[in-house]
Amino acid sequence: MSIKFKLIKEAKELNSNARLGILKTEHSVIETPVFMPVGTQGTIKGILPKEIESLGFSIILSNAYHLFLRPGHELISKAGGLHRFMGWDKSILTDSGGFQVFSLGKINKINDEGVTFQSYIDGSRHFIGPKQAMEIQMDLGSDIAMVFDQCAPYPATRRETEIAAKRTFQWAKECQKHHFKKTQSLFGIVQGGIYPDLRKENAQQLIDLNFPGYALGGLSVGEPKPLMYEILDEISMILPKQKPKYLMGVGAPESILEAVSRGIDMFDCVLPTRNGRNGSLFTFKGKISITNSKFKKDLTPIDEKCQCYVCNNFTKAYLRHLYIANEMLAPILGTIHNLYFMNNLMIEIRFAIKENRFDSYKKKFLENYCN
RNA sequence: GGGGAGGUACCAAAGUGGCCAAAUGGAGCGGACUGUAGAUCCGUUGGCUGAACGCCUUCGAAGGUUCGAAUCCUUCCCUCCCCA
Repeated sequence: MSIKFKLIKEAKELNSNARLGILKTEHSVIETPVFMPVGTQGTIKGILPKEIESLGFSIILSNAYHLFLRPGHELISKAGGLHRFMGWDKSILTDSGGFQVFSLGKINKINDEGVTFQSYIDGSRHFIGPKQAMEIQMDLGSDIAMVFDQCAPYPATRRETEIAAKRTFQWAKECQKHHFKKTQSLFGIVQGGIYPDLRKENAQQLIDLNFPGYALGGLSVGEPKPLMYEILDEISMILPKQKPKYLMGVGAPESILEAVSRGIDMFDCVLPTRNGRNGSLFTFKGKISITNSKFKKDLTPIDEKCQCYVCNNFTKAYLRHLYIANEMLAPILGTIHNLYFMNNLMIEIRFAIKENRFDSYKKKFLENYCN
């Protein structure tokens, strides 16, 4: 089956366009708003698939670009698809590689057919265009595939941004043409940088192509946060109400709250996992750097209110010791805690929307988190 | 007792007349991280000052040579290795 999205509830509050939904795929039922942990190379670094599941996640993100370069999508196809290859039987969303092609390594040539680039691994030359991006993702067998898009950097001139948006639209059409896997749904990606009119035009064109879901790309790439929120204000509401809206690459708890408030349903970000590995741990009072010397003798958990395995069993002093000593358990535990925090945040968000108190929840959270 | 090597910043270790407040590691301290080239990266670590500039005190100790010494000389203290 392709995905099914059902809008359950729209907030009936002032200052909030938050919404609740149910997203069904071949592999799982997902309540939205949802946060998807990132497992670029077919693994969420440092944590077992069964652990991801027990933390409450039923969809993760992986990446066509990386898996194409290594180990190759043909192999994964032979292995029975990415789900089986990586031992994860819930949902997977794959990014097309558009973002990676433009943000990594060396680009040799871009034209309307696609991009010739050099592998960051060995410098070898490769070509990916909309057709290839579809082939790769169909081989991977993800539940949701993304169109191959061109992500303009920040800052970028209006002209550059416009070219990228136009090409993204052209490629979106090509992707549709080459996508024919019934069990996989293909989402469109809206580009247009920080230019509202370009965004709107691009969004409208993509809406006409009737994708089952829409992503906002090219945000959170370095622009000031208020600017990102402005764009969300402008674009989120013109996207079809009955379809999931996905803000790619976001992330930070405060950004998620602001985006949910603007009607976004799906998020993915490396932040909780990467920060977890690097000793930056989320708490409801903000991030802490667990390696700070002030935690050396702190025999309390990371977050008194947290019910995660890490907080139930270990002290800050112990965790700090593991990080300082470079023990491999350190990034593992940091990842578990941060992912638990994110999932818990999403649960609280959904509950607050359900009870028509999302806006006050958001304010209270931000008050604690940002001070 | 004989022969040899050596003492440099928190640790290890370069430097052997001026470009040295002193390379480089490690350790410490701080920061960053947003569709993952990341168990990574950046900054900082003698004192004073607000990262500059500057000034002050440093290369085992004390004296000396020199315009100038971590670097040369003298004496002393200490450590290590080999042979008896």
